[in-house]
Amino acid sequence: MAAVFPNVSSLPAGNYEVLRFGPQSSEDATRTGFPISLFSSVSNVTDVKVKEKALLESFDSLRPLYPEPIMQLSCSYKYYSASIEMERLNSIQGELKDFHNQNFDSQLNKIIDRVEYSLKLLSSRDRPSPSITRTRPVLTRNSLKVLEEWYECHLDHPYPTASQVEWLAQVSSLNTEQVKKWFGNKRSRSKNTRSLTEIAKVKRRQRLLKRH
DNA sequence: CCAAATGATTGAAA
DNA sequence: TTTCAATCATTTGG
Repeated sequence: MAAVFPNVSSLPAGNYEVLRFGPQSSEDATRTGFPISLFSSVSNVTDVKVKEKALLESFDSLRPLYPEPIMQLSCSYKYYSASIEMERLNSIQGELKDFHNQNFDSQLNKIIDRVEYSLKLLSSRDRPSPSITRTRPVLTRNSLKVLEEWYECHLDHPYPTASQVEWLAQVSSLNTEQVKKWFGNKRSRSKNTRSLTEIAKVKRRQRLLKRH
């Protein structure tokens, strides 16, 4: 399998160090490069794009807490994913195309897992250095306008669906976590919440409607 | 300054 | 899992 991706396996070794933070663990047998498993199998990739998006949002939310490590991690990630996409581009011809695509997705997937692992270590690490003070973003007037408007129009059931959250995030240029938090706080503070069973009922109905 | 507002976090419930 | 309520911590208006 490794032979299929000669260029990826010959990526410079030095930078891999930044993928590791926090205590050493048994997993660090792979210290000088990608985990060996990177080349060993083709796992079922659910949806790399979704995973990548979640990862980028993790970067956003952790950046205020750990500016430098996040910078390094996101730069590394961009570098590796760009390398993989280059490889993908170079191999788009031929009947092995699907096979290759799957493998590139699989590599990307594993890199994302690796970076997520680093983020986990980073978060569980002892307090960030005291010089780093947490900040609370102040949402812009425009962002708030979008959210308020949606809320006002759905006072009877202020629970945006996943796709509505996506849309709201786009339009308000926030990330989906921020949108969800805002609605959680908004409902709670304006005492406009529903019982969990009622919420579940509505969701079931929405799922059924979607199917037709 | 201080108190209110508000985004983020947490832990429990279902 | 998602949501809520309580709580924390930062920002802001007075």
